Amino acid sequence: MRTETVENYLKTIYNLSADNTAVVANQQLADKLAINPASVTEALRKLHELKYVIYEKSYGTRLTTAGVKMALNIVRRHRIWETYLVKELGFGWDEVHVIAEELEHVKNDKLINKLAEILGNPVFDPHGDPIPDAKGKIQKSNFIKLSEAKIKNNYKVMGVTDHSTAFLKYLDKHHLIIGAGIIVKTIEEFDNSIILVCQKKEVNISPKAAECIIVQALN
Amino acid sequence: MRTETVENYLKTIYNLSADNTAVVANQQLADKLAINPASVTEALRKLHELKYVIYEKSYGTRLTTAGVKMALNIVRRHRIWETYLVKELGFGWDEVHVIAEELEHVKNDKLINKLAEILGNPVFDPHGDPIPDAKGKIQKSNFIKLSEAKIKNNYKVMGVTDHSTAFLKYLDKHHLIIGAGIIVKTIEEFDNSIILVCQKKEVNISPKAAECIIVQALN
DNA sequence: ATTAATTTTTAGGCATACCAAAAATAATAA
DNA sequence: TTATTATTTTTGGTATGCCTAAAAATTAAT
Ligand SMILES: [Mn+2]
Ligand SMILES: [Mn+2]
Ligand SMILES: [Mn+2]
Ligand SMILES: [Mn+2]
Repeated sequence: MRTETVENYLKTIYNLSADNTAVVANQQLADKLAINPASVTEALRKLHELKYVIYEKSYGTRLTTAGVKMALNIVRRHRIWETYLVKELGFGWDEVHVIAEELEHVKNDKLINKLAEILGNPVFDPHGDPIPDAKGKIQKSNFIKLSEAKIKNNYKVMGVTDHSTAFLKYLDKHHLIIGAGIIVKTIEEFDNSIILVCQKKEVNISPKAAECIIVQALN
Repeated sequence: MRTETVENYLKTIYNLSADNTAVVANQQLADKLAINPASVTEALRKLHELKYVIYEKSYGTRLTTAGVKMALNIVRRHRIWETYLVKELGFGWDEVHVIAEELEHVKNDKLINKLAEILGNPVFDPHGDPIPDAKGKIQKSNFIKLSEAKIKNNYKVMGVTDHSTAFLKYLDKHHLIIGAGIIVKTIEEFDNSIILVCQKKEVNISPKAAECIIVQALN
């Protein structure tokens, strides 16, 4: 298998498995990678032979230790590049994901570690995702999705789970950037949309968007 | 054809054709790309269909206008990355070529132009090769190969045509870095090796090495 | 002009990474 | 529990980009 193909599969399995806690379905992979389910089945069989995953027919897939190691490496490269593009090269958080999708495949540890060093070994990327260190160790957190937030509580925006330009530009427009403080005002009974206050302005967030915003409770 | 394949062929054709002044033979491409001649024939036929080259059977290949444009673009990316790696990230001139071979395929004009801007839009890369500007314009020069140098004349090292780590480390050892002043002392009749003075020390250069060092005559 | 050496092309194959359609399984709803 | 729906796997194909071996063409040497 081409290493780029292997890397894309392992990274995606890792991301879909919530840090390897859940089993991943073929369908999820097919959707995320925009690939035919039949092709996914084939690929998983090969990855199983290569000992990167444990793939059980009609049940699901999880990463082996070797698979996790490789996945964390790719995730590190992706997130370091995203951070470098934003912090050192002046790109917006809404435009770096696609570029990092290419840069992440450039395999040179010295390069990535050099970038990390220049950045001061950051622990979170521009979307609030944790960056594994050179050994693969990752920061744990107790963040929740905005969709799980409670009325009248205070929160701080810590990240996003959708990296599309459209979504990030939408957040920018409402000042919902990382670090922003928010208060949940009401949750509409009708459609579960959330009305919150950010920078003294009221914003109406759809349930779909609320699923993609990561926040931390402020005591 | 995969864009990475197209890019590697066009870049190599460009480099072998001495800025598109000469026709390139299949054999040369096969050697440079470490690919079987039969595969080169196939690839050239496809590149001809795609209108990137004019390929005449059993005669040779040259780039079309579209081919030159694309080649210059890749060459620019390669050389900008090499320069960035040396100047901004502290890599040695002997280790950047392999990394740039990967980075050159990341296609994002804004990124390359940003790097170029940070570097002050450099005109030569760490090996003395000219960097095309964003429009593809390239600096002309009157440099010659050290193998063509005349006895007792003064020269300045301006570049190298071999980017291998082994060769560049060998040059470093003898202080034959870019910008170094040299005097050609004698040329051995027996084997055409060149004895020159650099930093007050005598160095014996083999004819093969002299072919790979680019110099400028000092009046 | 022949012969020899080299280069290029053809022909036949192989592995990778996809796809579409049909068959088999599993999950959900009635 | 059966029927319906959704997911997964199988089967049969396609396009790419390589390869080896042998034939053909070109170039160089005698
Ligand atoms: Mn990303
Ligand atoms: Mn990210
Ligand atoms: Mn180079
Ligand atoms: Mn160079």
